[in-house]
Amino acid sequence: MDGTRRPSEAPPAAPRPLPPGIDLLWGRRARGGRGPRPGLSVDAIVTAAIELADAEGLEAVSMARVAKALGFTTMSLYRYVASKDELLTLMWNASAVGVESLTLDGATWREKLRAWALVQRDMIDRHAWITQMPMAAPPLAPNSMTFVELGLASLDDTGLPGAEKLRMIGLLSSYTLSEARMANDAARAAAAAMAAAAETGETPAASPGWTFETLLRELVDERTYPRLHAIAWSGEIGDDPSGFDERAEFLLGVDTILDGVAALIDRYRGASDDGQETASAR
Amino acid sequence: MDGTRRPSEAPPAAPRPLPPGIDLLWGRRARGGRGPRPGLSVDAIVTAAIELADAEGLEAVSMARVAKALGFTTMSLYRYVASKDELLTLMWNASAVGVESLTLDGATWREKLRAWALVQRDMIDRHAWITQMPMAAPPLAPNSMTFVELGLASLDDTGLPGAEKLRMIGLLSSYTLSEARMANDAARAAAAAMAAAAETGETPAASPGWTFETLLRELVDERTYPRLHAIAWSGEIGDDPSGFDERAEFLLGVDTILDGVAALIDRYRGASDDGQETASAR
DNA sequence: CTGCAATGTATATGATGTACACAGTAGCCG
DNA sequence: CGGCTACTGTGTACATCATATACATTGCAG
Repeated sequence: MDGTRRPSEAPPAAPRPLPPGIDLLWGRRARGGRGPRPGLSVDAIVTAAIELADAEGLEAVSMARVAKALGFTTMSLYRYVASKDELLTLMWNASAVGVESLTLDGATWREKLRAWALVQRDMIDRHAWITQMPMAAPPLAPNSMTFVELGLASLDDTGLPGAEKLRMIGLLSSYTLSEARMANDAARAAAAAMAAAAETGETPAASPGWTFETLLRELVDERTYPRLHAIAWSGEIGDDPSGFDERAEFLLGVDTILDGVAALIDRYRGASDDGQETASAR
Repeated sequence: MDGTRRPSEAPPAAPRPLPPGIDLLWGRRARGGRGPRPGLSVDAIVTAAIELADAEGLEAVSMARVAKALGFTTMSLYRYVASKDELLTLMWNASAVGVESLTLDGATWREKLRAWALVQRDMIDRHAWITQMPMAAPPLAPNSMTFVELGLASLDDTGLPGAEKLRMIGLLSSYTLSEARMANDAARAAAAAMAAAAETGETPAASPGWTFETLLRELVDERTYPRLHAIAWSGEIGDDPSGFDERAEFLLGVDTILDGVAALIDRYRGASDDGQETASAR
């Protein structure tokens, strides 16, 4: 995970203590070696919590269940973690383990940035519970930073100012997270519907009956929602049976954003010669 | 569970009942006029819940507190609402009340779409708790649909296929929601820090000490995060004292997306003549 | 008038996050 | 070496939460 634990030597510059939660995240929580040797570790706790979340979803992660999985009592966790929120933050950071050894292949900034977005999407899909996180603060976690740094690197040759690069990274990241969230929500809703149908009996398969498309057709009447109605009945909507074209959808969105980034880069490159690219009135 | 109890006679056009939650949302929950007259209504409940959420945040919304605000017992709410999740969905829908009488001013699709994004952002900011909603399913609420319809309308003259229009709407919407969430999270975190500082004593003002920028400077070391480090110390980061330039940031992101949309439109317009616009490899 | 569906309530249950007090452990200082 | 003390794990307690269930009450439909 990160394991950084400064061994007692106090760094000269420690004027104010870091905000709660941040310190642990960055391995700056002190640990005087006085009492009994700890039988547990933050890493073990976080790992157990993540295993639980992977297997049963974020709502299955309670202090009690994590503790039980480790063979300790509920309260013992609080010797390592200040609150459940802190644990969640740590899980969030840990979910991105491995970023530091990532490289994006691609020759152009565009290919690299696209790859970056894909990597993020993959990471999220690997731990679907990420999309359900409360996220009470801006992601000031080391692995998030590493990932941002990686994204910034893909824009190295573009001549954009740092703040703009950061903005573009954030933009792409926002989209990725949102899209993953929706895909995941839909999947979960479908699963829940299936489970409910199975409980009341009836043929388990083919019984759900409601796809997104059929629901839309049922609800959206032509007069109030003419455009939606047209789309709903046009058959243009891929019915997304297994999430296969969901990924394609996502990539289309990414490409659109990349077009926007390209426009921004062009605008900065041809700063004075007033390029007539896609960008119009600003 | 849902209260709809068809009195044995099957209405001609109701082959399968709608999924739970959706029916109430679209006003399709039956109500046989048999028992005592209801002293409560779904609307009243939702209104009370929203008032609570506006005032104290979404975490203050519990069945007990909503009921107390209305002068009823906790369990009485369940006569009108199947679960808390359902109530949340209704709140989500109600937060967009008034969309049906909205018009977007602007001559071009670009101006209109930009206005659309701004309206959404305003709606979210007016009810900050929206960003904290669990959102267990795709937003199949009437007001959401109305809003989507409005967005689609702004792309009327662009010649995009319906599915592409929808994708663009979704893209912009994703970004708006994510951005609002981050801004709101940051604000809440700052408020929490302030409150914590006030509780432990010390001068309430000027004491938090940690802004995003100073934190970044403290945590991000030059070797591991060279690019971030450079940005953090460049002073390029607006320190966002009151959220004033947050709005400007948001608009910049929107404009970037709109550039991407423009590229897409151009690609569709010059379908055969292979335009050399910003769009590159697809 | 009578029956039954619908309403509001009281009570109960099992989770949940976390405060607090306690007992045992082991490094450090004398 | 002995004791102080910081630190560990535990047990108990509490407030809050969503919700199940049983019940008394109400008032339209027959």
